[in-house]
Amino acid sequence: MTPMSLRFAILTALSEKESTGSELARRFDRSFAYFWSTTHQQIYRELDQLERAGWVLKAEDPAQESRGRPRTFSITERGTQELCRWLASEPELPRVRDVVGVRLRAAAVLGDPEAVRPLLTEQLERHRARLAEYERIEQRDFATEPDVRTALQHLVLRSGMTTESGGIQWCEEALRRLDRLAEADSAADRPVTPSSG
Amino acid sequence: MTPMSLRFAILTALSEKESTGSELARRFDRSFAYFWSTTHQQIYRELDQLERAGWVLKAEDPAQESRGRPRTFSITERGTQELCRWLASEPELPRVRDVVGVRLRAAAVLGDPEAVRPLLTEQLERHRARLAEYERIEQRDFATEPDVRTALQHLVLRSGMTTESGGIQWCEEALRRLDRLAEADSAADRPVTPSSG
DNA sequence: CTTCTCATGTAATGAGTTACATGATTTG
DNA sequence: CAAATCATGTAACTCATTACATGAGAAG
Repeated sequence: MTPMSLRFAILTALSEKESTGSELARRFDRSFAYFWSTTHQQIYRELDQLERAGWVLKAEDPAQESRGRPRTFSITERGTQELCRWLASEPELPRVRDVVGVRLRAAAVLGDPEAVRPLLTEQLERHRARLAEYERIEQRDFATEPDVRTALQHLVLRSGMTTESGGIQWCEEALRRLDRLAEADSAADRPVTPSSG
Repeated sequence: MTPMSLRFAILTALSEKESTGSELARRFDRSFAYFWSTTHQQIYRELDQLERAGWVLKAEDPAQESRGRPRTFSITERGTQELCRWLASEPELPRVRDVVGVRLRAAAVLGDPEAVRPLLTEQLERHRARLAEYERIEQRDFATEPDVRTALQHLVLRSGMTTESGGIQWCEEALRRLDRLAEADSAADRPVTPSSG
């Protein structure tokens, strides 16, 4: 249950700076990417809905009338009000969606632990890469925090960093566990141990 | 991009034990809940599709013909093959979806850090409650691990525990940060500090 | 028989993805 | 102008949620 979040992410982005659709898409790819992903199609659709609702306004530039031309949008007073209202509203509880969990459980029922080893290795690499990227961003953008805005944006990044650290930690634990299972398994193949035989 | 995962979660559940739709719904609420959430509507729809595809089989019980009667499903040989194939396939990269991140960013642009304090407090409580629940389950179900299957299921639980621990850690950091921001803010209201005035 | 509950199912809608199409601008 | 690229948009489809409806069995 995470409905509407894209809408408010767009309003937030437009609060920071008025933009065209493709600028928004690029901004989402960059600075929003570590907590929300989307596509340009979704952005255009949402912008149309937001404009119809009067939450955003299309710039009245006569040069921006035909199809291929960029259209600049800005947030309206009404849009800002709605953003505030949403921010003060009860948070929706996000649905749990852990594909790695599903795969592990499948491997469990199929009795094939080694089936998930490539997955875990790849996952570990991905987490490490992302953490490294976030650390780079942190050093570059948050060495000092002159204002409240920067401090809160830093917290969002820190959230991503915590997530990735946890992912790394768990992948390492899981891989160690797989190793021990493999060892126990090969030991079972030759049941005479060095100490007892 | 997490399509199809529900399908394979259902196949996994049916591999463990044949079930009716509502039994599946209950099992998802219980043991699958910490890595995948869904509804009975989705389950019934998916079961129909899976049966049409020949991946699951409806029990041929003549007592199970009309609407309100439970229908028992089991996985077919074909279904098991497809589950294996999926398990060996490239993992899809899950999309990032962090609603708390969106709210924080919104609070940042609105310059209102205190707007997220209730959210963070609630979130912290939720993480703590879930972690406690997981620890309870761990003690109850994974005190010893006689087989591979149990060990892998334990790993899934450990993943959830790592996630919740990270969430707790981050919420605490974020709340401390809010406290310091509030303090700096009130200090700005009376710019004469004890040492200089 | 009425009421309650359970299991199953329908309908409507919203959210999200993929593939593709078209107008405008730039570059050679 | 031809080709490439960019910005915008359409269409079709899948995934997911919400609200509601209906048949069956149990309890009174």
